[in-house]
Amino acid sequence: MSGKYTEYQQLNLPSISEEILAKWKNENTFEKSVTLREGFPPFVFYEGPPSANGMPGIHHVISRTLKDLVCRYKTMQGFQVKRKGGWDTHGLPIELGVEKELGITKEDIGVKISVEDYNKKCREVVMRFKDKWDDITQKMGYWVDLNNPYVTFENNYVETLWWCLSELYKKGYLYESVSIQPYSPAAGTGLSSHELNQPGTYKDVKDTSAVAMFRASLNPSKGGTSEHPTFSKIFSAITESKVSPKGGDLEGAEVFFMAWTTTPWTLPSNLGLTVGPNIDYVLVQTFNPYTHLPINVILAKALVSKYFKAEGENGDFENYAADVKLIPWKIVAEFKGKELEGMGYEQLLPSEANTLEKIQEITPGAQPFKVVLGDFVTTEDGTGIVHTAPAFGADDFKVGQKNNLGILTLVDKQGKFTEGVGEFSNRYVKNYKDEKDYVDVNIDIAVKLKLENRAFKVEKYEHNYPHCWRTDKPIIYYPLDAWFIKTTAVKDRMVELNKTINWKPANTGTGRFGNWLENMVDWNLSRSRFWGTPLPIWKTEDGEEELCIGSIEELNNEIKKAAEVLGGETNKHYLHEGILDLHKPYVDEITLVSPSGKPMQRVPDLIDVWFDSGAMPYAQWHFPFENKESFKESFPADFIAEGVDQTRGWFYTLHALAVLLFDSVAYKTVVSNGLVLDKNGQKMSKRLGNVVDPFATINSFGADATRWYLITNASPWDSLKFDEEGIKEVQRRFFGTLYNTYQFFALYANVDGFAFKETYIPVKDRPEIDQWILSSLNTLIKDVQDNFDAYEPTQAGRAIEDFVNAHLSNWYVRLCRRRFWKGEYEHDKICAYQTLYECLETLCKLMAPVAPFFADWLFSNLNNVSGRFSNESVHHTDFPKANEAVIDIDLEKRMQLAQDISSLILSLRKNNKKVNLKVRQPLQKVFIPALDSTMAERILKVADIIKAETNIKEVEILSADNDFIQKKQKPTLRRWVKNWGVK
RNA sequence: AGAUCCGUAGCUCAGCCUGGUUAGAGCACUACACUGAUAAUGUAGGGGUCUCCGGUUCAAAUCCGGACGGGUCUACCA
Repeated sequence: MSGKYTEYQQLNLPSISEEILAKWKNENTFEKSVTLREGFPPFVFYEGPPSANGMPGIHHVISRTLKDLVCRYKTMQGFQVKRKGGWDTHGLPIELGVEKELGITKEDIGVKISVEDYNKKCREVVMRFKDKWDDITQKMGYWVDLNNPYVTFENNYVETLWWCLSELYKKGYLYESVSIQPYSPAAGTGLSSHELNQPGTYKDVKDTSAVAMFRASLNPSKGGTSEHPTFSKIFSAITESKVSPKGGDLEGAEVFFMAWTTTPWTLPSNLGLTVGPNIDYVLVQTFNPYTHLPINVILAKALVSKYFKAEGENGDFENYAADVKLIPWKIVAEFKGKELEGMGYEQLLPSEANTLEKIQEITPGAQPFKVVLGDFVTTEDGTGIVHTAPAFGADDFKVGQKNNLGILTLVDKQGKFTEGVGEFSNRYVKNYKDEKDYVDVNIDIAVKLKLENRAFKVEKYEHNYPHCWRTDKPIIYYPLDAWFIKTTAVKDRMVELNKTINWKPANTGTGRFGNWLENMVDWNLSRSRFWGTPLPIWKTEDGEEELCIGSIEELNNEIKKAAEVLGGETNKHYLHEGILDLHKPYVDEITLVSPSGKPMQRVPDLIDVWFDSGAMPYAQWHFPFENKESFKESFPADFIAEGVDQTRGWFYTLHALAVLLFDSVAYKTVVSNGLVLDKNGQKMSKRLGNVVDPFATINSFGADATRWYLITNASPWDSLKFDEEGIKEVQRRFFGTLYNTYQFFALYANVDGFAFKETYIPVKDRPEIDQWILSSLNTLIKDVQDNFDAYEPTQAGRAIEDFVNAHLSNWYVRLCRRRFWKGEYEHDKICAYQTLYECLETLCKLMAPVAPFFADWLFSNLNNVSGRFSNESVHHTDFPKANEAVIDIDLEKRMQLAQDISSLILSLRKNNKKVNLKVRQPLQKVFIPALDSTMAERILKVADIIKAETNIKEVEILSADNDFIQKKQKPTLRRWVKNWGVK
């Protein structure tokens, strides 16, 4: 305890941060804040693991500020808040980084570099920016235990993941199936629905779209059916048509189904055309705009106007020529979609690879190239006839199976055409490799169709198309074998339990998350990559028998068993020491034995990294192999917080696994914070160069001002327009004012030797203004506590700001200055010191969760002299509790009245029409009209303050019925109506 | 295309749920005061068609409907 309060030259927030940071380090302030609460009720917080593979950004600072302030607040409220940090270490981002660095592609792995070396490299790279993360964590004042973090690639962690998977397997929730899935040729892996739902995956792109013409056919050898009632209807319609175009009649002219596609590369794999059963279709006679040949086309009636100009209807067929702009057309027949069912058509782009024989080789008995019915067809886009390639669309696949169309996959997993697709073979369907001279194969397909009289319209079409969240390349839908978790089995329970979760803001839970749950599909776990958690399932070659491993012990037993049963070289490297690393390639070298004695190999898949983080409540404790107690105490979490982009990421996987495994929520409260935009409301992106560097920001403004700004400027869930000017304002307006208030206090307290050694003077014995500020202070405590409890830190922060500026500095200190410098060191002066001291001391605690450095600094400055607390840090103290006895609402109202009246008088002095009565000029008397006696009383009680503030000698109250003021009411009609209405 | 949030002063935001003084605050701007918080502090002023159009009501920034603009999200759009 020193005798004097430290006085400073000027406020320097960054240096305060440094000073306090050093103190925390020396005194283990964080660790103590946890251990000091040993035996207190726990408040459970889960840290969402960041990936140290990328640099931290300002958006990390906001979500971590949010997490930190809640944890600090709860600690001060008497909870023990353990915060185990963690690192997300698996997954695509890391693999892609390594590929880029090594200059290889996915195909090279296992060829140019062994899987072993590749994974070794991944393991190295994973913690690349750990230093930067540790640095920002410290500098921003984020308290989290990074000494014992969970790391998702460690064996213990993976073992728990295996345990989770085997539990799911036992419950029948883990299954394998072929389905059409989003697939990223660029990344070489399928994607789960929540990966596809990452922000920014859907982008507006311009693609070559084509309306292709499929020629209706009677020739069964080309795939058509020979008999169909609608054919005769069509032909008689054509015959009856009176139209007789140049060069002969249209009878015998070709009849086409028009179908639109934005992905021409799927056309060679076409196996059907789907129409809506109840949609009206028409047969139109016209000319092909490219070849100018007479044609008959079928399309949905509702979409005719999209392709034909109204003026051309029943136009001049006889004089049509290539140079005639207006193409004549005529509707000659009409039918329902179901009448078209079963009609055959000629293949659009025949090649070696898609002959009927080839198709039936793949799917025996398949009957492709016919019109089928589907409910999903609409007439909003296209032609009302949907080109159907079962391999490349979920609906297509379904409708293909139902109608036995077969399945053709003429594109390989790298995204290029397979052999046998004529001139298109081996060409990439999209520019996945960033080839400089890439020629869009879709355009070539469209050109070919044009030349062959098989295209009606080719144009660039802008639409929203999903892209891979890591490579930014367009995905395709592709048939894949994959393992799924049957989340749909517990959908209702997930919906039900979600209703018990406290979502901030609420509508994210009911709306965004709730809707997502309602439309849930099974979780696609499979990833065909190398660096990740292997799926612990071994299968016999015939696929008849399989085994799901749930622990290292079980695996080691199976390894030995297989060696005994199968003999020879089986598992010879794994017999002595057992398994040491649960990653590829080691797990793949292990052969297990089935109950019937057949060898089993591991299925090659890895699992979705989101499973890693979703299983974090269990895996961080290596449950159930260790720490059963720790797990029990820390599940479910009381609180988690991340960016709103995690709604379908971490928030979802946590919830899904908790419900699947434990029929429980994983978290009771979740706060999702919004995006951080630049000051113009633009999304931050490296490309635009508007990314804010959190290091630079914190270095120049200090962590406290940055945190305060992030929290008070907008509610966490609103998107924040980040502007440095805002931080400067916080620095000046709030921290500057509070600092000055302290400086003022220190200056005089040092002179008078005030160290809070005198007994606490009862508030009721202090002057009214002291009672007032203390009443306001206690009201503030209530307000702040309520807001923190409701996870509304923005409101809490603004309330503190308001108190400091409007009440403490601008009114209390200003009005009381004389009390500090005049007179003897006795009752009134001590009252003033005690009051101001209490305000400052309480403010330290109230603001400590948000501005931890400044709060601790101010607390130390005060407490080092007074020694009122034995705590080393403000973060070890208890949060203030409001003293209701001190709160006097009437007094607060009175003072508000005094402020308002003073302001009004000052305004009158200045705006007097005749003369500007400066404050310096004393005035004799002011008349203040009061509405009622209560108001009059209140005014009288604060009359002294008003007199002093306005430099007036007397205050006289005028009652409502006085005749001093002559009220001349000449209301305008509008005002009258507005205020009193019309009878 | 749908869902959802948002639109108030030059800027950042309150107010709206629960309709009723002259629609508020801070920053910025202008003028002034203080000179014992002074590289501080205070006071006053200018500045608003509360996005627009309808409706309900005696009365609408506030409630209802629609349009426009912006953000976010969803989607098997072929």
